[in-house]
Amino acid sequence: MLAEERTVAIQHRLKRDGRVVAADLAQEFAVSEDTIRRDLRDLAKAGLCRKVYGGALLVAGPAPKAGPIMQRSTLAADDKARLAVAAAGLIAPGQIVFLDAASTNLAIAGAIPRALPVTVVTNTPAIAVALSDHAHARVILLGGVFDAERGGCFGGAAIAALQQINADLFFVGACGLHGQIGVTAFDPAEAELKRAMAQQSTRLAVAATSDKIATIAPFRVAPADAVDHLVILPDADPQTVEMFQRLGTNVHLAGRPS
Amino acid sequence: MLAEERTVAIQHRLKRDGRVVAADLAQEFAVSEDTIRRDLRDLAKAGLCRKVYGGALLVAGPAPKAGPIMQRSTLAADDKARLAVAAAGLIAPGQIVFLDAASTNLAIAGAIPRALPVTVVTNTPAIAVALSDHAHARVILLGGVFDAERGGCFGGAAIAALQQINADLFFVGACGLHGQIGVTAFDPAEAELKRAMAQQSTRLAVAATSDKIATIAPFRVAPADAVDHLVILPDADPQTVEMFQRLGTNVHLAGRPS
DNA sequence: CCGCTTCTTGCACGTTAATGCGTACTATTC
DNA sequence: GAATAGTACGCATTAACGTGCAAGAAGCGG
Repeated sequence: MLAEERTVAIQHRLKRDGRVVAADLAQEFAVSEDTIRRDLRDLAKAGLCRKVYGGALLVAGPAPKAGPIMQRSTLAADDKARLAVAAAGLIAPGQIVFLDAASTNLAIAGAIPRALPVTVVTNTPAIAVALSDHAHARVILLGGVFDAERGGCFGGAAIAALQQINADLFFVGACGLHGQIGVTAFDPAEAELKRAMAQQSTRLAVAATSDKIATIAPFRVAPADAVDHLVILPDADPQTVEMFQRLGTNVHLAGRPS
Repeated sequence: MLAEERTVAIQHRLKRDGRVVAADLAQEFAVSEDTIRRDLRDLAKAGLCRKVYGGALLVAGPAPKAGPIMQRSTLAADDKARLAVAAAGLIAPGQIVFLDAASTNLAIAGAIPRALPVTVVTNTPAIAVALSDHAHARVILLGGVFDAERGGCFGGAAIAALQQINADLFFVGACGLHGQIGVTAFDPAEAELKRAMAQQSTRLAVAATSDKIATIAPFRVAPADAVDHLVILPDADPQTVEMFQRLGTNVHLAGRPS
């Protein structure tokens, strides 16, 4: 692994979780803690994080003053943006990602790092527009009759088109998320498309704002144990979170910069 | 293996993985690491990657300069808006309208009266987004691989989908418009889609800003006598306009409001 | 066909970056 | 105020780097 690559990964991690632990990083990247500390020290010197005893935290304040151009700062302004940055951190280079119609998914698209090569398959024109200026993002748009209410295309054509694609990761825009019932949606057509996407994807991720958690919508999309990754905010219902953890879901807490 | 061939392969790999390791490349292409380093150095000098210790990383996109469509559409905002209003006036209630990818067409979509019931078929996600809040506009989106440069989808899937539809009116986004040559486009894929749309539409309309008039782009879309309606600004080249009038085209002059 | 140039490649060299370890220091905890 | 965990510093080692140079291949003119 390249050194620079590692520091990028650490920044990614920082944005995703809001904090990093030196010892964990050392084990994960198979380097000594010294090296990690050096990385963190450099990042802190560049104003990209705040070094603390045992690790580092996401810098809270305004944009780092040093950066002249400072690429679009994905500094998480509000909850949804933080969630989106954390969720985007799950995407590995070169992966194929499904993003269905949801405001959270639009935020995730906006949080994809500009240097990350990725193929995004979506039924949401707004996501395609949001990714127009990502030089390394390829976008495949699922067409059909556009549902202005939900902001996406849900026809049979969209489903038929996506069934030709095998994705690595599907961020399902959840209308409801419950520890026993699983992922649910408000609309039958929406639910059908989500189910099709889930079937064509290796992994399933849910990035849920706290108001969605522990709620149930009428139409089932996927059972709780099908959720591979769950990205949540600190104030998410702990009981639901625990339930998912017991099912083997990887839970990611979108960090709050203090 | 030729040198240039190798550098192309390296770029390919960069784009795919977001990073390359010099040692791996050296082994894969059976050359010394020195040679790989030289390649990477040249690529970096050309701005195609970022050289780091041990390899190279994909460079982040150059600038967040908003989508190309947006950029173009802000140029002559007033003129374009007047043109769009006049063009939108050609749409009768209940009609089915093709709008392909063009900044003028985006403006036309925005100029469609909210009370007008219409079905818009487009390959441009930005148009779908613009029409989201039109309660009486039904939008059918043509999907496929999204071309960020042009802001639309141009694949065979888009053409196949639109060929199932018979429209009343097609606003062709013209890259060039000439009294003898007719409508032309800059891109072959773009031209092919435009031709397919023209074939599926009863009438063909061109709303052209004055800089497009009396110019020719490389790829032919439709002959001049196929244009049923021409919407222009007052300062359009009078010779070209007259030529179209002689061919039976209805010429509409976008009124100057003030 | 022969010399010439140009380009690419690999190798040898000294230089620099990155890492891990030992040691001494400092923060945190109880 | 120890005990513990984390940190800073210096140093040695390794890997990667840049440069200069020479060998070989391809192109060119005579």
